[in-house]
Amino acid sequence: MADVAAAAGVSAMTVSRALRRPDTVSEEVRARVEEASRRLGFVPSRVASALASARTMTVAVLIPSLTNAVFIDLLAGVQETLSPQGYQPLIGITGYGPEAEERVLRTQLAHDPDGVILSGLDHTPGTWELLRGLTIPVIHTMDLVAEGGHGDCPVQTVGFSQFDAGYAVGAHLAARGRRRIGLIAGQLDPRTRQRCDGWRQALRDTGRYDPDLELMVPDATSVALGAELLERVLATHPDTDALFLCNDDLAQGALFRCARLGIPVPERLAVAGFNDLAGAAWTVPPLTTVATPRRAIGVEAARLLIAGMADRTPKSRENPRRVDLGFRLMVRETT
Amino acid sequence: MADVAAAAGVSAMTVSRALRRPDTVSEEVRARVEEASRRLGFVPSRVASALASARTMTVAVLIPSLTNAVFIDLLAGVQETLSPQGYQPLIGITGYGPEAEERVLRTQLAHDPDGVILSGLDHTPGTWELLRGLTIPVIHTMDLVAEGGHGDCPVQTVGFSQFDAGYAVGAHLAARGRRRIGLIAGQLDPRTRQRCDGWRQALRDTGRYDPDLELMVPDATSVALGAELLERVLATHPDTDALFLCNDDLAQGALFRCARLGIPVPERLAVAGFNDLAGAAWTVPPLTTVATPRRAIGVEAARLLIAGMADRTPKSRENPRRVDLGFRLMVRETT
DNA sequence: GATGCGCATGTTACCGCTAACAAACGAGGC
DNA sequence: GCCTCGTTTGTTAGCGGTAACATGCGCATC
Repeated sequence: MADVAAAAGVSAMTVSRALRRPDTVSEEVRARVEEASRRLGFVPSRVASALASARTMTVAVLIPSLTNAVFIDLLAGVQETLSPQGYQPLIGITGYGPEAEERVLRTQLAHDPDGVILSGLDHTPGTWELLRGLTIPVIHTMDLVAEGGHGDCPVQTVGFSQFDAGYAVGAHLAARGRRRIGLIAGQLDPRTRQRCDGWRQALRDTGRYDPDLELMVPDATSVALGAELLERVLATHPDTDALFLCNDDLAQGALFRCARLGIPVPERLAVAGFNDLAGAAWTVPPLTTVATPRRAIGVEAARLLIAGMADRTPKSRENPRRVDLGFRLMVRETT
Repeated sequence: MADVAAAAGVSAMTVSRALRRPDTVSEEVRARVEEASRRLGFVPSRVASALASARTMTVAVLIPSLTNAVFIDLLAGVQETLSPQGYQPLIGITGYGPEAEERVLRTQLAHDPDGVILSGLDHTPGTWELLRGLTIPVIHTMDLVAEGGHGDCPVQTVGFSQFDAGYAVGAHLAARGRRRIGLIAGQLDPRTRQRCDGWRQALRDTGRYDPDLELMVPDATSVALGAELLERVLATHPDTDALFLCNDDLAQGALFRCARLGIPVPERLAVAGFNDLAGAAWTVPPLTTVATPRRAIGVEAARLLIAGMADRTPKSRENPRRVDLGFRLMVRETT
């Protein structure tokens, strides 16, 4: 920067100003600085800038996994919103564990991010304490805080009601006249559980709930797992006439296995998935599922964060917002 | 840090040493410093550390897209390898454009990463010049540099031969006795083109090449596109008896459309995909495809980078390595 | 007991930039 | 013509660590 300053015949401070806030210097100086800067190939060091200004222009983004399309979409939304504003996302992978999340958050905080985006609300007490101590905005995604807020801690959430979405599926299957409606779930994180709770409530409300028809396993969801679990359900409860699978990959696996076993869908068995992942509209028959606004959640979370990071008086933490982006039941041919 | 130093009754420098290289201080001081550090909740600022030591512990990772599973797997491999070593990946999205790549690279370099991982070898002259000027290790992935190296510029690559992989598919379809073998490709980046070149060569070598049976479109690949293009090929060339689709999502779309049109696979039409994406083994019938070592490429690239970043005398740039991780033809039932 | 060496710790001077304040200057008001 | 004010530029003093060198000390050696 000193070299550029010398070349442009100004002070280093003026170079800094000319590049960051061109409107604060005279037109003539701005041009000289830009020319010199370009000619010398000057790239301002963000590290030094961060140290001096106490703004790193980075945002910690913690997600459970890189192999789950749901969180990739979230990340994509965050990335495409932050990037044009000059913010760099720092991704951290928590592997679905609150303890690991706390560890990852601690290492991310060492980078002094200007904001934090988390997945879910299922954090350790240590994480909550850590968050309470922060002076930067924090947004929780993919879930909604209860209307009353989270204990004494003001919390900003962007997401949708997992419970309501699960309820919608249960209600839909019941409305189709199915009586023996089963549930298959994997990856039992709190959000999955809430979906299941919603589904359960819908069946209770329509007088169809039978706990025997629930099959919940902790394993990560996959097409293979869906195929296997379908077979297990039909083996123990051959009278099942509808099935809610808590993620589309499970549902796809189930459909493939049905095709192989010669079970007609939806005539003999109705199938519903969740998330409307790529390809759900293209299975045979096309899969009924719930479209979740994952990318939009990422975009909105990033927007709120940018707003919160802009005004350095973090009053936004005082009036927590609860942004419900909803969901859509996509009724296709499997139900 | 000054507070911790005071609390432990030592100088700031000793605190720094005690936390970074515990073996360089006495056992007693180390314990005192750790206790004080924990008690005060001290988190060393990586920003300041980076400025003082000229090591940011970050790595720029440039990939074309977050919505293509291929690069997510690459990223996952990189992330899981860098993270335990204390390195933080900085992701940059280039959108498949060399110009955008150059822009993104420039902004990433402002963060002073200790290393760079790029996708492919298709860079602008500006990018090559930028890379030549760097004193940090750079690794190109998903492709292999020619044996002779890239011009005068020593280049490290980790990947596999896209050409050979395409050739393997062509040869396989020919070996199955197919005579009218078509090609469907989207997302025409250089790697896709190389696959097509390989396929073409295989057909030439077996006397089957017919340029009319090639359908190449620039659009991003998707299940929907695969379905659409399949129909187009069969409309213009109904005698096609085998098809190579340059990505599994295209192939899945084609399979779905075949199912709907009542075209028996593989009897009437053999279908081969590429990449062995999740679900390829679970289509009906299971899809023949090429398994590519995407995650392994990420892991290996990160390993090489870590090695290169460790010895600060960057001699590793002098003897560029060409790590070929190969591929595997997964013969399933669609051929 | 003087000498030299290695280890543990301290001191100094930055790393490259920016916040905050100071100064210089021209324009407009009285 | 003097004063005030706003605009533009410069000066100073860090931001929070770490490299490099300096110092002090205990111990083996002769």
